[in-house]
Amino acid sequence: MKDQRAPIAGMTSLNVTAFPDRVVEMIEDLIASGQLRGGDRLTEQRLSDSLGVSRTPMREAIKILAARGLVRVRPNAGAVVSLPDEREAKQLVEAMGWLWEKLAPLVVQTIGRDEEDALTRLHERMCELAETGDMLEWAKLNREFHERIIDASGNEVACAIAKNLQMRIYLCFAIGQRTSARQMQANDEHAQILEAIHRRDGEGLAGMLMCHTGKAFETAYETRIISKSE
Amino acid sequence: MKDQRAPIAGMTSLNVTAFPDRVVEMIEDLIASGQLRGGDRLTEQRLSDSLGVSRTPMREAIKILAARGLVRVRPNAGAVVSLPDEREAKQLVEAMGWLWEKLAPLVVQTIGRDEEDALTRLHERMCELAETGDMLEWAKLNREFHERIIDASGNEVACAIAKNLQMRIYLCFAIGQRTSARQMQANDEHAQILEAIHRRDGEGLAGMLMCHTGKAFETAYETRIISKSE
DNA sequence: GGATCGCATATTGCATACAATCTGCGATGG
DNA sequence: CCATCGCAGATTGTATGCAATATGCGATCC
Repeated sequence: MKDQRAPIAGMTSLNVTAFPDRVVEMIEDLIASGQLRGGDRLTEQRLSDSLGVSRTPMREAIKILAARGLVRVRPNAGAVVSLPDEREAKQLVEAMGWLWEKLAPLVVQTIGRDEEDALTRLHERMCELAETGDMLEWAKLNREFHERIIDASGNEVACAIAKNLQMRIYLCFAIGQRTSARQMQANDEHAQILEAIHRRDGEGLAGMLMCHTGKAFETAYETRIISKSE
Repeated sequence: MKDQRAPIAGMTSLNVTAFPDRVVEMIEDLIASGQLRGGDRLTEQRLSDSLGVSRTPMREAIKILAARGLVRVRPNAGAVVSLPDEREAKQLVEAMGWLWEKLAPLVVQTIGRDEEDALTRLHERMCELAETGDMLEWAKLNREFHERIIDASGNEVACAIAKNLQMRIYLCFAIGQRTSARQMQANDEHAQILEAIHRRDGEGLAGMLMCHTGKAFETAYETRIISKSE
């Protein structure tokens, strides 16, 4: 038994994920939780120092993030977290709406009892967190909540697109979510979303989700987080 | 006048595009024209040698292509051009259909006379090429034809998604397009597409475009190009 | 004879080195 | 005083080197 290679077929990618992928995930988490905001500079040296790796895998991670529209690379001038302007924000929301219109009916049609329970548990946990004020953990679960709903649709290609749009939409208002008031309002909206799923009301679900996004934007605008700068 | 920096604002990115981006474009062209097929291996050394650059920018290009779903990177085992299986192909077509349904009405609504003329000229040129048998040039213009229609919708975010889906759909049947017979059939379908645009018939356009994709698949299946292998 | 093992080769993943480019700030000249 | 120039530091873009891992093929064992 001295063969060090994993003999089980499915384990091949238990390679503990390469550095670039881990960096991508980390930065996405930072974006989703609002710790990294649109416009923030991503310096290769700084990132690689803080993660203890060299610039090479870091650059690859940045290219991946750029391909996903989450960072913007200016030739010879470094990368910054994308800051969608008003035009792009509208396009993101419009496209997301088109997708929800198609995905929501699939979600209510194919979601299983287990998934629904998992969502409910997530929701309950988020309600607690809104009370205790753990903004970061709430944001993390918020992302998971929405991604789980997306995943329930079953079309993985469309899921990947939807999750990407969702991330880019976060960039437009993530910081606006970081108040207890907004989190509690969002929790209420989540309750309605869960209800629509429970009623197997696809159209209603799509509507609720878009309304949810709209409310997040309103909050962001009210708190004067969003500017039109580019 | 010895200042070597370009003094004109708009020229800053006339940086003649960095290597990774150029490699990405090149490989996308090869895929769209069927010169690179799903499953083909992309060896870093081979690519960098043939382009006269080092492996570093090549690796970044491959990461970008992987992020776009056009290549698949296996840990420590290199990259291959994606070969969507039947399930993924169906999801790609389904998602593309959803998008066309929304984009087509925008296209017929906002397309200008110039764009329409450009499409007609492209179509005429493609008809000539189908006769002379220049498969590669035809494939290149074919991609441009479809991307121009997509672009006419005006929602750049959705356009980027649609173009990506289109590319990945090419992977499913590109090789099937490389016969004179299929090209002439495709040209006929393009004529109907142009007609729908001319009539400002959004629904009809969406239908024609999806039918067009379906026909391409049928041809690919008939010529036994597509297998269910992964 | 067929399957497995083991090594030589090829390839990937990451680190480092160097060149090219940008940025900020002080010096210079009108 | 303001604009421009020029240099020093910082940052990006590419090349190269080395360790880790996969791959292919012949030898070995049952």
